[in-house]
Amino acid sequence: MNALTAEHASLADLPANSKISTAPSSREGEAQDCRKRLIDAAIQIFAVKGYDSASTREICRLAGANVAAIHYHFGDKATLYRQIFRGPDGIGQFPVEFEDPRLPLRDALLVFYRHIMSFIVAPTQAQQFRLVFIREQLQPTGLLDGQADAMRPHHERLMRFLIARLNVVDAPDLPLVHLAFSLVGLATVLFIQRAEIQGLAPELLGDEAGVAATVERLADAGVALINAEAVRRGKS
Amino acid sequence: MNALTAEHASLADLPANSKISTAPSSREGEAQDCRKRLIDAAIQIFAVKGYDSASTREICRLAGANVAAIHYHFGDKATLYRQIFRGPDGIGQFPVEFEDPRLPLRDALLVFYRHIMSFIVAPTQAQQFRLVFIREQLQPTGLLDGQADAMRPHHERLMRFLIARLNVVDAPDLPLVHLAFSLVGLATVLFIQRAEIQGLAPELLGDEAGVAATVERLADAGVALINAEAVRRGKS
DNA sequence: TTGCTTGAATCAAGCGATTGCTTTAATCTG
DNA sequence: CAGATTAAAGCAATCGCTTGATTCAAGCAA
Repeated sequence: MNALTAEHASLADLPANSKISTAPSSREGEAQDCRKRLIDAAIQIFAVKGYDSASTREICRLAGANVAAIHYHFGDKATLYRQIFRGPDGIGQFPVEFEDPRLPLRDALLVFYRHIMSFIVAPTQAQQFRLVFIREQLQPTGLLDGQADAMRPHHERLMRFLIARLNVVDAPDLPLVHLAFSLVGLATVLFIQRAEIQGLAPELLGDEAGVAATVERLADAGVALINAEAVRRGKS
Repeated sequence: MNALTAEHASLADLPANSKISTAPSSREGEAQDCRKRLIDAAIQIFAVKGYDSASTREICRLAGANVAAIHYHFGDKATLYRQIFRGPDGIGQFPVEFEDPRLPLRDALLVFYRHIMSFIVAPTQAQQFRLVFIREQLQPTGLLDGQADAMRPHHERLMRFLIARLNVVDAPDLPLVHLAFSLVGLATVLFIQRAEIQGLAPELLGDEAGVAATVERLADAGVALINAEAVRRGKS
């Protein structure tokens, strides 16, 4: 406990030291820095703890800023949280090849699942925002409301993909929407139940090779689902 | 600290034992009531707010009990939380027909998904525990540890089902485990992204008819996944 | 340069509210 | 009375947020 407080104190002192050593206009640069450090720290803390359990003090401590910094730069905790979702670290876009109609279906799904799995199994600093995003899906804070559509473009992109692959002419119907969610669900469950997977079949997400094999199986499963839907549509 | 909590835990067990041994009286009946009311209220609050954000005061208020009641009956908040998972409101068992080998594959999957969807779309009082359970999966509190295997029997049941349906002779391999998670994932995603679904395709989970149609599609998708795996196994 | 002002940025300190939990006293039953 | 249960008040800790003072770079005049 004492060691921690001491460490925190030294962390809090860091900006004072760096101020002296940094280049001119260091003040404004530092201000920008502080803002960015706060956002980075917030992503990290929110990802691990969730909105409610994350304390502003801890965020500031991690950012090496004073507890008043959040209020100064953002107003309050909720605004800082919303700011995270406005940042450039969005949910990311699928690589462009994904919608290339010349790409074989299975290869397109490989691109799709490789992209999703990349931020499910690798919570690096730059990607931890995705955990915050998934958290917000699971347990909406009610703070986003207006901008909660952050998922919509990806859903629509996936719908376009399915429409093209299944040669759908009419407006997308319910089974098609369901199919889109099913494709996502194949990957989502690997995140949700990652604790169980760790216990039951750690190889599934264990190392890079394991993830690669899992992605292959995901693509196979996706092909199966899409083909089944194609058959169903052909019949009816 | 530990000695204190242990003492409190044993103290909390005392009334339960003596209650069982003695004849019911109005006072003791009320005590039973209070315990049960606390558990019911806890399930409700934990389901909505999660462990951290749920306050003992709110639980007691909902249970119509004093703030000291939790300490008296359970020792502390964590023990109350663990108690929930020990209760009779488990994750429930699939109906027995599920493992009947004479049941056509698709019908078995209908049973499977109907069971899962029943507590995904209908958070009635008696079923809200399932939300707490899913929450614990998503964001383990670290309070269960020992009994965290609550999911294991269901996974193993599903594995037995797949082994029987796919005529697997060797020990279950990775693709088979992955298939099990995929089957679960088809349903899980409908809970995780229920907010998005509400906005994009409310009919999917809207009313009873919508859920029934969704279950049918889930069964179709499950058949497709299992058949694809059967083909893969036949080839290799 | 020198001294001064200005305003952005940060700081320690502390506010009221709420947290889980404890304690002491009161209450009811047998 | 004795024992089981509930109630009321309060504890230390932590929460998000605010406050007033302080620090520092930039601008300006002499």
